[in-house]
Amino acid sequence: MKISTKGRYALTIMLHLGRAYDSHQYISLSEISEREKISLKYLEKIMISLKKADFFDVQKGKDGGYRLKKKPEEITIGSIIRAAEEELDIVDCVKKDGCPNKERCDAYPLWKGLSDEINLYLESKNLGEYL
Amino acid sequence: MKISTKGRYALTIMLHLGRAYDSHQYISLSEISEREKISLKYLEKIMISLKKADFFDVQKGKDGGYRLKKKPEEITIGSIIRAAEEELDIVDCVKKDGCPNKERCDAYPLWKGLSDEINLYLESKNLGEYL
DNA sequence: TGAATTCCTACTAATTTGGTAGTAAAATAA
DNA sequence: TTATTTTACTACCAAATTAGTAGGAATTCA
Repeated sequence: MKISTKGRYALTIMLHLGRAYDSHQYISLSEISEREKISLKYLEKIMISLKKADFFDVQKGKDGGYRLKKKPEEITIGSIIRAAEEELDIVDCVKKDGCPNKERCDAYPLWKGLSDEINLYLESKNLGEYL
Repeated sequence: MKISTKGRYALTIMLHLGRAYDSHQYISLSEISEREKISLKYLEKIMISLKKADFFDVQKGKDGGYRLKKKPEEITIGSIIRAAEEELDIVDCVKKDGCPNKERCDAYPLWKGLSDEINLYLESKNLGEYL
């Protein structure tokens, strides 16, 4: 049971963009790559997932990069991890239609409870708290 | 971020043994295997991990199997998952000596908080609650 | 002695994770 | 227009982890 590097790096990226939010400047992935010693190519890949969540204004070319559309305080950690990990369910059973046997399964309430706990926690935190 | 089948099946095993607790009878893995349609060999493997936690009395041979040493109410879900998954830390950073940079890392409090939340939850639940 | 069971060791297939590589497309500035 | 910087897209690949499988040895009980 692990958050993958994908999820962790996604948060790292978001923290960088969060810190730059007030300046309205674009931050390029190469800048983050250098500062965090994470390969540019891998960051690009993670960005593909993050972009689906529509967090960014994007600017190509010189001095381009990414910029948050919303204030860091308005972006929940849950939305970031969910976008990066694609899936934020601790067991398949709790997914919609994840288990045909929910009603009779003794274990289901446990996994559902844990899943809810995690989601609630991550939803209760926002990016602004960690800058 | 997933609980593996190993962790889930471990709980399944423990639920069976928990239900049999009052009868003091031994339950064999082949019985659980049949009832749950999980391969006997895989259950045996999971059992290797679980046994490290010293949950069971063991009886080989006819009518043998496993039996809980303690009341289901005295066995936390956390102790089960921890034994099965070997590791119950959501990110490596929160492990002892998991990160040399803890103090300066903006993300650390988040992962630590989440990890604590999960552990607290699983430690607060016991096997008896799910029988 | 025979059947049922755990115990032990080793192997393997499938999936996920953690990347890398190359190139196209867009934006900007000279 | 051209060079540079950036994102966007597509494809591939290696390592690690997960999810098993296989075969037999040891133990226990009837």
